[in-house]
This record gives sequence, structure tokens and C-alpha cells, in this order.
Amino acid sequence: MNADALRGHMDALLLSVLEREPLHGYAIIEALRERSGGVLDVPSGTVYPALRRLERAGLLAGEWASDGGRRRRTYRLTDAGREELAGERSAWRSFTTAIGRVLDPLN
Amino acid sequence: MNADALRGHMDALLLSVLEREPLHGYAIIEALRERSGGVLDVPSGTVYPALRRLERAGLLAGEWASDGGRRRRTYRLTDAGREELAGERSAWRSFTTAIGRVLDPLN
DNA sequence: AGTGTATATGTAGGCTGTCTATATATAGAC
DNA sequence: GTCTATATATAGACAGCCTACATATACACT
Repeated sequence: MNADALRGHMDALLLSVLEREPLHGYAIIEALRERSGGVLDVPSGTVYPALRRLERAGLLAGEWASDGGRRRRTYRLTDAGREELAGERSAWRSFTTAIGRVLDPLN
Repeated sequence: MNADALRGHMDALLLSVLEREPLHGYAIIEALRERSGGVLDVPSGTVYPALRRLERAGLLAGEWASDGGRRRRTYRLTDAGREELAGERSAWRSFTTAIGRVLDPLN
């Protein structure tokens, strides 16, 4: 998976894995790997700053928790985050349609 | 269309529109707009440097021509460019599959 | 007790491709 | 003579993803 290909789609991915239940960063990385069939292996240096960015934007709400001695920051979708996710899904569809039309060898 | 979303997919788009016939930069921009149903309106400041980059990489071959007093640089796919296009199409399929799985609300 | 691996978060700095804004020049319509 | 379309190109800004590194706990194994 080329790194540049992810540009501009990371937000949608992060919001999407948080749709069903709140998760912390490390669990999000694993969820992305599993749900993509092993294709997406996003480094922590990408995910943690992105989560902070989405929190600053009001799309996620983060909260510190402890499991034994380990600190975790668990993120959940805000209402604004849910709206944003819907918009991202719509944008993804029109994006793939547009690129797909150009790449279609029948053209 | 968000600018970042295109990152990493521009090469595939450019190679793809040149698959059937050689075109010059301006015509490529129009072809992208038409074939995407008006969604892709890529500025010249993106396309011309990208074409040079692909030429340097040996994927395109450019040649100056004149239509009346206007100078045009017409690009055609090289053999390496055709191979690259096949790879880009394959990468596009696995990319959309992976992202689509994560974005799928059924997950 | 010490080593190694998995879990867990985070920062600094680099890279690169896309964008905006600008410049140049010809052709043709009005 | 002016405006728009055609045609190419560069400079510099910007943003986000990356690598590499730093820190710390839990747990298995020796």
C-alpha cells in the first residue's frame, strides 16, 4: 500500500472504526489491519497525531483510562463526528466513481 | 473533490487517459474532466509538473509539435508506462477493496 | 534477576505531491 | 482593440503521512 494513496482518506478510516464502539489508538491500528484484510498497516506516528487532530476538530472525544498500570486514551465519535463520517462515505463513493471511470480500460 | 484525495492516484489517471492515444497537457486536463463526469478539474499547475515527472521516470515520452503558431508537447505511453498502468490498476483495485471494507457500515 | 515481546502513547523532523498564483504567448470572436 | 479560449510553465505554500526515536507497563520464559 503506497503511503500517498491514503492521503485524505485517513479521517474516514478512523471515524469508521469508531462508529460501533469507542477504541483506543492501539486497538484502532489493529482494527484497521483486521478489517482491511491485512492490507492497512498504519504506523503509530500516523494514527496518534491524526486522532489528536480529529479531537481538536470536535469529531472525536478522547478520555484517559487505565487498564492495570497502562494508560489508554479511548476515543468515541461525537455527533459532529457521525455527521462527518456520513459525508466522508458520500465523498468516498463519488471519488471512487470518478477515478474508476477514468481508469476503466473500456474508455 | 478534496485535493489530498488525489495524492498518489494522479499517475494512474494520467497514464490511463494516454492509453488509447497520445495527447498534450491541455487535452489531458479536458479528458480527465469529461471522463470523470466533471468531477475532476485538475489545475495546470498539477498536471504539467506531473507529466514531466512521468517523462523523467521513463513512463511517458514527450514531443514538441506545432498547431499553427501554438506549441504543444504531446505525450505517449512508453512500454514501461503501459506496464506501470497495469500495476496502477491492480493497486487501485486492492486500495478500494481495503478502504471499502473498513468504511462498510455493515462492519 | 534478566531478557524479550506485546501492549500503549507520543514527538520531531523529513518528504513529496498537490495547490494557488502568476507569467507568457497565440488564435479567433466580437 | 478587447476578451476568451487555447497552451505551457514555474515559484512557493501547505498539509498530511512517514521514519525514527523515546518512554513505560505487563507478561512469559529462562
